[in-house]
Amino acid sequence: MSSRLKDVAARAGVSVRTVSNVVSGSAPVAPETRRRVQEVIDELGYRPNLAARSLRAGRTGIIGLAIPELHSPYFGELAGLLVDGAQRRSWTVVIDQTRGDADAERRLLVPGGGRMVDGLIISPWALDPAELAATEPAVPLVLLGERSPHGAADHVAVDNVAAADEATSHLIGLGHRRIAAIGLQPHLHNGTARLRAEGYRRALDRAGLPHEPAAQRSTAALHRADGARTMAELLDGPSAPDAVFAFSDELALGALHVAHQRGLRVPEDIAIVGFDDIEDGRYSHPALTTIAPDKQQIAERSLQCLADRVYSPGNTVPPQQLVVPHRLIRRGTT
Amino acid sequence: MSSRLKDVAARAGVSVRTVSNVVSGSAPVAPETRRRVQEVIDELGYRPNLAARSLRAGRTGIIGLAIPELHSPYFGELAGLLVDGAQRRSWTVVIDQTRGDADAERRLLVPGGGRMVDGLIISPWALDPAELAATEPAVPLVLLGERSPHGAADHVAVDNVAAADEATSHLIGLGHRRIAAIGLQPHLHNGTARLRAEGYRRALDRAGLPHEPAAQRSTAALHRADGARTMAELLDGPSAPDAVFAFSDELALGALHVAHQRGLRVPEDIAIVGFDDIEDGRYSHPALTTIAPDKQQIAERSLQCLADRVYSPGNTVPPQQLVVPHRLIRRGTT
DNA sequence: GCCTCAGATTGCATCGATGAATGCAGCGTT
DNA sequence: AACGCTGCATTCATCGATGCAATCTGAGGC
Repeated sequence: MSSRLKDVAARAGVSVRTVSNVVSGSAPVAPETRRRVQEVIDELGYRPNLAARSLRAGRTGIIGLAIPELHSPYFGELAGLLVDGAQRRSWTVVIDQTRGDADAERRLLVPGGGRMVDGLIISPWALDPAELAATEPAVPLVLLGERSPHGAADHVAVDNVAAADEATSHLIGLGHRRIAAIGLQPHLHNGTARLRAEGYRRALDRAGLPHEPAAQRSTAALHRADGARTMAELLDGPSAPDAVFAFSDELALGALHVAHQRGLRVPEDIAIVGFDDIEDGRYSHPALTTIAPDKQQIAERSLQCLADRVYSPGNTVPPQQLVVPHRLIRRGTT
Repeated sequence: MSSRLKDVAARAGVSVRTVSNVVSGSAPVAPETRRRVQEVIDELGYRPNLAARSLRAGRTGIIGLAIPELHSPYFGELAGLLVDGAQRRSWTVVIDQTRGDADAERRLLVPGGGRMVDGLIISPWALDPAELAATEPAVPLVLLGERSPHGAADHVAVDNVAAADEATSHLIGLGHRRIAAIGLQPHLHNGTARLRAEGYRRALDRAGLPHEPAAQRSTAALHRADGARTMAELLDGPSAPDAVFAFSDELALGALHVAHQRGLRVPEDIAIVGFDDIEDGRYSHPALTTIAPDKQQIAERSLQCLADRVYSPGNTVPPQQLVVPHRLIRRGTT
């Protein structure tokens, strides 16, 4: 079926090692020999066995990407950038979906859950940061969207507190006073949502506005449906907000949908700011004001972290905390 | 660093083979021995080397997924379903993005482009179907969205002609007469777009409506931006349409965006039908009428095809042409 | 007491590729 | 003529796990 170095060698009348040299170019081969071997390679359609190479080399050239879900636009876009960057480095990416499940995230970290990867980029959602920090990962790890001071992993994230502050302050600056926050995740050990809530409150504090518990809404997940449901609750509640800061663009788009259904004008009756800058937001009606993390940089720096750890045997670089820039993009919903 | 069977064996005072038996359960082991070995395994944090296993087994448990782009919602959703299904089968998925580039697609098929995968699910976009059919793939192949009678690969797709016919007929039934089609791809060897155009024309024929060349618009890709640009061209043209059938929901959402910008009422002034049933379309304003392919089935049947071929050594099943059901979902844009 | 048999354990070979060391011409130097 | 050197090719061992067959042990049957 599939031919091996041995088959090529036999047919070309040379040793296995010589064929290997022709294929990988690791030692000089005489032009005439090279030609003859190459001919047989083409003839037999020889293809190196990557499993064997990986075993010998101790590296597979595969990195893992673990995200809550691929179908959410933010993670889809990020995954796309990561796959591209990996391709440029001749790596391959295997993807795992954790579905916001702590067990699924845990499984990827502990020994045995490994997937033949040289390194892992993981966006933890449900896992306790303390547990994360305590885990001795089987391979180099890059954590997205978290910032915990401990642990052996690199961290890549925007400054969530500052970004959320900026978004909220933007609404305050436009004259809004009853500003709701959508997307808290108190049921999960979720660092990202906690930091965004913190930034939201900080902005309120600075403006001397009160923290209304009823205006800080938890959601099961960060999907459009959650945003829609929560927006409906807010509008049906005793004091409807005049602005909403949603922790994700998906939440924001769900909220926007309900605002339209209720006949509210956006941004006149209610303003909305999202977070992520997904492509849908640029084409919604009106287009969505949002916080745009530099996804390209998130991808690139994550890969760079892995490159440093996987390829530097000394590996003396201490764990890094990389902060990626973000910016507020003002569009039609504010 | 990482421990091997040998290390565990030495420490537990048994042979390598016995440890292997404990790990994989392929031969009976005495309870007491099992306990002792397991203890050492836990203590050392032993993790089997999957590259070695793959080499021995001849299979890696990895399948490839090659799609034009991960960040597009349709492919993101599909990839998510495929990753889930693979996880259920204890497979891993590596993802390649072809970016609608024929060379990228070709590279994945020819020997040498392989990625250590047991099989490949590919959604060809730019590649010539004839070339595809002529290629002898290095591993079992499942083609998504194409239907060509030749070649050794399985095909999984909706009936694109019937679906496009249905979408167009829906518009005709609502009284629309000047129906544009957006998303033809004459610059690529793209079977899917060709079939949808065919269905569109068939519906027009049945209703006795003329084929207006100016109403059949090619686009560079199927993104929102392409839909927006094309919609603007249509509206600025000599005879603006009263309805649009877009070959993807993304195109449709871009078109919808422009309709809003121009102050047109949807669906009163112009109706829109999309294709794919991506989640955004359910939350747009108004919500998007669309053709919904059964993505869950596409994923499941594709995986089943691979399972049959990778695991059945006899492999006498002839290439299959699987047609997956679809349905028209009527929402607010018609 | 001897033989059989099942269960438990082991050594050896192997999957396919590559690092390290070695063999071996041919050529220039001294 | 002896020596070292360079360029090319070969042999051997190894990466870590597992299939295969052989071995070992103790229990049970006659």
